[in-house]
Amino acid sequence: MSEPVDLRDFSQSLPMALMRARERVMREFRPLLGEHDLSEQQWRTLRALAASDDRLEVADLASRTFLLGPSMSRILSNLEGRGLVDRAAGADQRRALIGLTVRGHELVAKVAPQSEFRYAQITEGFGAERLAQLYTLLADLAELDDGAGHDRDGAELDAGHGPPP
Amino acid sequence: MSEPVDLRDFSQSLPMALMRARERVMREFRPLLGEHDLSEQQWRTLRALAASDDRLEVADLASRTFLLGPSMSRILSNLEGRGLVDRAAGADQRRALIGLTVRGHELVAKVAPQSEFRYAQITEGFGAERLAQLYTLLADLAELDDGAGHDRDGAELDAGHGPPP
DNA sequence: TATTGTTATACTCTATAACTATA
DNA sequence: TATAGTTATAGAGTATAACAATA
Repeated sequence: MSEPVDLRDFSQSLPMALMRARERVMREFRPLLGEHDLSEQQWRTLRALAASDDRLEVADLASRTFLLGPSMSRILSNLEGRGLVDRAAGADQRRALIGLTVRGHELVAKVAPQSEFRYAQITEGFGAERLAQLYTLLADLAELDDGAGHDRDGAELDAGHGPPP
Repeated sequence: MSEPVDLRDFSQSLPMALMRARERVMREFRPLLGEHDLSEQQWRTLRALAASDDRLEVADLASRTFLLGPSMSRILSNLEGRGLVDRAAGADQRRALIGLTVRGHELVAKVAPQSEFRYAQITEGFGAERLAQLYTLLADLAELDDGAGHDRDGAELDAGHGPPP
């Protein structure tokens, strides 16, 4: 039916391999997040806030979580509506300073250990050394130099959906 | 502002590391696919068909590309509308047998070498040995045994979006 | 006039369920 | 009655542009 085409097999597709590995990992965490009605992006936002000593501006938060402004806006208004984050005004009235509320801290404190437990299970099943090795390779790959300058500088990373315009 | 929470730093978030690596790789391929108005999913479908000697049923194609039935349905009607794939009827009239058209073959033959070129650039920048090592680790991680049975057996892998119901 | 953030819009994709048609 | 595939629907995300408020 089809002429032989010189293209690596699916198993040797790097994006696919990365996608499958990520899905395997997320399968470990998704039920936990689902229990608390948190999307991955919402959880990333809460984590970034929990990891910071200070309140963070929206743009700063967006770049730390690899989300775009509009997505972050919606996520924050959702989290704010649920009483998990709040806003404080700084000297510059345009800048909103986002922080976790007490409830937000409590939620992170509740989810984090369970998340660590799942993570430990993965580490146990996979091997700590090999996991460390994987981290190194992934970080190096992510920071591979571009030949040219990137088009999608501040773009979000979750998608992998449509092609660029 | 926030009490110290015992949660690994973002740099040690495995899903995030996988996501960033995937995005780096896709940044290499997306412009190429974009030139031909192909989404990643459409390209995966064309690749799967090109890699197969025979026509494939829709369900088979969906499982090979890690897409769900409804997504595959829409992708196929799009690709069919563009004259890249066609359908043949088998003995069982319910089963549609999908194959590449001549145009579909031509498109794959045109895109594939460019795709290989991008891939070669990544290999060069990253190192062939380390890439092979990465493949091994990713495959092992993807096939890590579940403690329990999976919930999301035939689920799509692209998303990483919302939590399950 | 430039910058921060929000809102509006369009599009794509995931996911489940309902439906059609064959078997 | 069961199976293959499509269509319907709901929901969330990405991405860009337009907008408001502040500087």
